[in-house]
Amino acid sequence: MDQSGRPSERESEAALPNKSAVPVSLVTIKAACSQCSLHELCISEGLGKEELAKLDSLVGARRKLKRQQNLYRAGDPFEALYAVRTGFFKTDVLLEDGRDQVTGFQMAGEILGMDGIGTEAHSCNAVALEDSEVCVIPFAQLEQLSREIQALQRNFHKVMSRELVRDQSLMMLLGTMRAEERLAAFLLNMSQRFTARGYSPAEFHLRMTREEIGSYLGLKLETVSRAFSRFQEEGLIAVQQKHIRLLDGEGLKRLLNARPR
Amino acid sequence: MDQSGRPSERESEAALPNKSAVPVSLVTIKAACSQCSLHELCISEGLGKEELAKLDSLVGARRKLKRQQNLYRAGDPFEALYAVRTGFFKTDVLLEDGRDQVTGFQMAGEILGMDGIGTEAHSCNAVALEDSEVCVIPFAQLEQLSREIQALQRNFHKVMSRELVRDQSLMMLLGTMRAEERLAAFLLNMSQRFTARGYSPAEFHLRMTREEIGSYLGLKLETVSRAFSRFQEEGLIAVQQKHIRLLDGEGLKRLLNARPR
DNA sequence: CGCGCCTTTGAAGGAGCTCAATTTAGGTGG
DNA sequence: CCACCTAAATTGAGCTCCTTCAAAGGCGCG
Repeated sequence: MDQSGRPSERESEAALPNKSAVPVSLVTIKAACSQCSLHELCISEGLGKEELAKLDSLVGARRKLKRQQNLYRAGDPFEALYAVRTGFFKTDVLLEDGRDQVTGFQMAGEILGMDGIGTEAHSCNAVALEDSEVCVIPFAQLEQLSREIQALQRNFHKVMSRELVRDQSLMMLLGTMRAEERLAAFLLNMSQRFTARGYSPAEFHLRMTREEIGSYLGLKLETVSRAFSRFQEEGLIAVQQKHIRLLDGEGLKRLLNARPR
Repeated sequence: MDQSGRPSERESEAALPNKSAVPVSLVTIKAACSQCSLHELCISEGLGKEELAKLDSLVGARRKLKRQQNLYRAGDPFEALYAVRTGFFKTDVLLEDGRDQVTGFQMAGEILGMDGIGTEAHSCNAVALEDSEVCVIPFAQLEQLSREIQALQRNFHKVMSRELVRDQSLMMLLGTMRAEERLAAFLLNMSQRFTARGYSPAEFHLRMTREEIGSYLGLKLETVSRAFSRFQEEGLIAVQQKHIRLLDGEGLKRLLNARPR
């Protein structure tokens, strides 16, 4: 895995164009927030030098996870938040009867673990979908520091609030959209998030299976697969397994807004 | 409307049993958190006397809303959180194409407005479903005070986190459950929340229409109506318009866990 | 008392699910 | 390096549950 502070790309993706535009040389070794290239995406956004230094002393620890390894499980005592440094995660919730649902996918700069604050125990599972690394942010210390640093407090509140708004969109998706709209929304969202991280807006590698996408979108994997095929037939995208190219982003957007069903 | 600090009940509900168990005499006039009977449900939970006094000075203002009046609208600048004091609210999100979805129902003691923190503007509409009253909590001041009072900071974080967990459950519901399961989950949730507020667990008045329930559950109003009828045929509940009696709570719960579809 | 909104109920249609078979990709070991 | 193996993805056919469209009944409010 590279140490550039960017999310690592797997072998198969080396061939992607536009990827070479990302500087792979900036080596960030043991540095913390003050040195982190994800700075402006993360909870450290907008902090001054001194403040960053304080945050550094808090966030010392890192944790590496192999593909398929759990960062935490539902029921685990809540102690810390985690900032994704490299890699890709999913969170999922398990029902008593065995049904489960993916509730989110997290990439570099995004925060995991906030579900645990309310009850002091995690309510979902967080699993690495590829080899990944997170910054461990002990929560008690974060709260303390955010009592001292107003900007940090504000950032943290914003991160939580944005998560609430994200959830609203997902409810909207699950409650009102049909299959192809859901998938279009999903692809556009992925594209937008990859773009924000310096990757190509139009070409990316999905880390999750069709089943996981389906679970997230409230669809069966076959339905996801069929929708991918349909999009391809219509020239909206090019699909090759997990490798996706968006050929007509506008077309996808039109799919979203056009249907007052 | 009564001034007991409990959510007001409409005329038609005066006849409900168990309701008389709620003391209606405790008159809270202009008092704030320190005097509020919703104390232990709200953001003031667990605070000491002095701390409550500080919170009081912050929460001075109240706002009354008539049925169907907006507390705020999507796009409104974000300035404050609102604690429901009496009444009943819904929040909903509107899509460009006209589709909308109810994202939540809020009752006494619950906090509205957290969606606005991230972007400094509200992302949804909040509408009173009956004549209601809220405590206005200016957010900048709340942040400041929560830098001073650790317990307040913690409470606020817990409230937000619980909202995230609530959203997870709703996603689960929208993503994996069939119509009757969704409605059963909804009824049990309502019952549980009314119970926590001192009302009967088995008998309550729904403030929202079938359409709003359907919107919340990702179903059409006809489907909601049919499910109600089916539950009644099966002896699980007694429905008379918006007035619901749960006759077999266990039966409803069984509906939820039994189906690994 | 009458009007409008909400609710209920029926019948037909369709989107997505289930079940099943086949293909493909990626990893493993001979 | 190729054969093998397993997990993932694709595709088809039939079915189910929910939606759509429609009509009628009931409650509450002015």
